[in-house]
Amino acid sequence: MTPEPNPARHDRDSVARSALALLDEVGLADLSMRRIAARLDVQPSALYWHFASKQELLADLADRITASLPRGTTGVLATARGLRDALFAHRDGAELVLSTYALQLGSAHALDALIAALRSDGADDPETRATAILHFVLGHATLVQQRMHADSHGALPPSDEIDVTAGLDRAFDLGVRALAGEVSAPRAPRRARA
Amino acid sequence: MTPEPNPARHDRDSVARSALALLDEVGLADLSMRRIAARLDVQPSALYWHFASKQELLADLADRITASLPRGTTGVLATARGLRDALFAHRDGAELVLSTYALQLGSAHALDALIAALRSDGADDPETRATAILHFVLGHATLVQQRMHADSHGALPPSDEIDVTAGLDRAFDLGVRALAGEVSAPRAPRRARA
DNA sequence: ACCTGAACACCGTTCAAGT
DNA sequence: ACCTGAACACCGTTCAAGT
Repeated sequence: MTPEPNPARHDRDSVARSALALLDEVGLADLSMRRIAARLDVQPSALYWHFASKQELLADLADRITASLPRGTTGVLATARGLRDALFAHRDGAELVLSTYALQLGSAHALDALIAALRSDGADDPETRATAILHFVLGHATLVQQRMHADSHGALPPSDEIDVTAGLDRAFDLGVRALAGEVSAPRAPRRARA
Repeated sequence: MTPEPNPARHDRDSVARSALALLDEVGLADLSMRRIAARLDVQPSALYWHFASKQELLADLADRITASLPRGTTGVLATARGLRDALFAHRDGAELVLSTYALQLGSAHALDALIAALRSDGADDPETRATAILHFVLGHATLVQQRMHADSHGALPPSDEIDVTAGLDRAFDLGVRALAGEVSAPRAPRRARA
């Protein structure tokens, strides 16, 4: 019968899930602690029981975004595409992971997956190549995702190209294949001796 | 004799120069309109006479950072290194250019330089390769620069590698060369017919 | 042409206190 | 264990008004 004065008590996971949902709605620039708190019907200060800072919350979100990476011997190109699509799966996902990654709080996962894929593809110097591919995918995805968002809001001068996305997809595949060492290049000559 | 009540009147250029200097001192996160204004001994609202928004000011800074690119037939690797070093020349330069580039307000300059270099190197599909290299350099530089800053402030757990920078430099060179199509590999035979 | 002053609608974070 | 309430030190931006 009591009108439940405090029906919503939360934990770390529910806060993070709510924040991730809000990210998809409003984007990274408008993802404030106060907005997250409002969505949970809670005072802003309540969030600091679950996370020490906004940065720590964002790092948790970045981990959740990259955690959905398939862990298997799927090959480098598929692994890189999986990473890119995981970043695309949430609004501003690429930018969020990029700005969090350098702080080493997460995404070593993505690097490991790339190294494993390169090993199974038989590439030389897998660590160096994995690092290069990771940097490439994060840069590419961040730029493309920002452009997509700008396009959809008419904030950009109309391009004279009919489909920019197709060109960007080609750049992505070419990039990953080149960085992987071209071991699985399409219709390339058998192999030119160095 | 008058004690000069308003000695400092500014224009677009002086505001941008002051903002760029402040960026080097405090970093992108602390580069606020109010701080820039204080540095110019001016009210925050005065900045809006020269720039319509903070975003427009940041885009101007990004342009200044990439404007120092050497414009010549220097080859892809040298051009890419020049871009990277231009980004490194200012605190958070890579992040600033990365977040501004997608808005198309600048940095077409960098893309043009890369295309020209690729052409003079005789690479095939220079536009696609230039796009891939630009994405790679921006992603790489952003990550490395954030890591450098985190390292220097002890915000990162100490790495077990002796010199991480050396590995990152190798990843950069390998990345650019691979994306360029390996046409100018070091100590390669004179030229292998395609 | 360039700036002030005041206001508006926000931020992240801390901390004593409540339940 | 989890939250409130109040405060602190900030934000970007607008706009009438000054010189």
